[in-house]
Amino acid sequence: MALKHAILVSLAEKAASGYDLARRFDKSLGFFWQASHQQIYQLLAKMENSGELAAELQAGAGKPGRKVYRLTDAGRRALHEWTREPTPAEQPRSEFAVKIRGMNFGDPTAVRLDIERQREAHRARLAYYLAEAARNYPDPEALDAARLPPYLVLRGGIRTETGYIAWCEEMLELLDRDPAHSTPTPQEKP
Amino acid sequence: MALKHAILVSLAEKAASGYDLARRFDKSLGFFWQASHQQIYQLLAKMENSGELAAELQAGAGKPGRKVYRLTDAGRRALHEWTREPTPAEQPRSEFAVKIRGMNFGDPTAVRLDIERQREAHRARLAYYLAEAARNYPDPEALDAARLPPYLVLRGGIRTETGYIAWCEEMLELLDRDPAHSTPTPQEKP
DNA sequence: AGATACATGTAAAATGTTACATGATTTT
DNA sequence: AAAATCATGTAACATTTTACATGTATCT
Repeated sequence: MALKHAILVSLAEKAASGYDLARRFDKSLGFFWQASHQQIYQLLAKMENSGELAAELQAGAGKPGRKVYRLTDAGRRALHEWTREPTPAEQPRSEFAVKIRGMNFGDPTAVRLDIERQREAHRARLAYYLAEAARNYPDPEALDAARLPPYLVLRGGIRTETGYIAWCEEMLELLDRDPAHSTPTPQEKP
Repeated sequence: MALKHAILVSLAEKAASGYDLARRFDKSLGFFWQASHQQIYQLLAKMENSGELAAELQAGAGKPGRKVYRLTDAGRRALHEWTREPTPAEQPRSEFAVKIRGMNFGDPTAVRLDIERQREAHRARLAYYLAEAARNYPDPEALDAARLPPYLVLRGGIRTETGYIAWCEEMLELLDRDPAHSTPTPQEKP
């Protein structure tokens, strides 16, 4: 149940409502873990029940009521214990790689286009990460201890995207070199 | 249901029993998609039922019976159609990154050790990939069309692991530079 | 004789996704 | 007045993981 730990980390940074958390999972937190609001609301209720979280109802004048969650001592303890455990190796799960592997059993031209599409998507994400880095961490050498961890994670994202783009480019080049894959428009008349 | 497509690709390469497939998901296929034998047997039964696969019982003399599956025309069609669809962006899911992000709310020294452990695990995997590449693709320039796709996927694995290791090394270096994170053994006596 | 590899499955529990549901507030 | 955003949830379904279950063959 790794989502639980992502929520613990996020609430340790700052107390939040389910809605707030769902927003965070769309942005920074979502760079390395995703969750829908349905998942979040259910797990928050469960974690409140088990005593790791405490909720405070904010019935703002007229406004729809917010339930703001924060860590309890038990929650902080659970988070601390989790950081002491070795992280299990995450298994790769790349539908894209499966498709590359199977390209010759389908439509190689379409897969080639998919590689280009994928490259563009990752270029866009890389651009976003780089902008975040420039905006939030203009001087990485001078980061204090509290702001170092999120910077390290962002660096991981930048490396991942850079590597992915380079992989796509290598694949396109090798496919172009191969005569069987580099003829998207067959010659009808010589 | 991407596991279905991984099975279609694997059976397109060569007919196999559920047990064989489970072995393949431990090796080459497993580099980018994982599945347990329980998942595989259930899905194979479902896919046979839907007409994408056909099974042949091999009751080898005395030996335990094997059920060898192969693609039907419908299965080949499904595989072909899938390669024509754009691959949806895969959402990142890194428990390790969540832990890095939360390291200051727990035991930073333990997380530092976890980074080193992670680096070693990825070094081992990289070494394995490089050995596979040297063994199976000694001359990448001279690959025929049929053997190019698996090579491209292996290249992706090599890139991923190389990037991961470099990320771990960067993190260790930055943590060492930060006085708040580089004191694993506190001085009791000055 | 015991361990490991071969071979196939069922069942329950946990997780995750998709669809449905509701209502207030703010912006256009 | 309609659309978008804020805000919280339930229900059904699909997928994944974990545990249980069984039996043969081969190797040491």
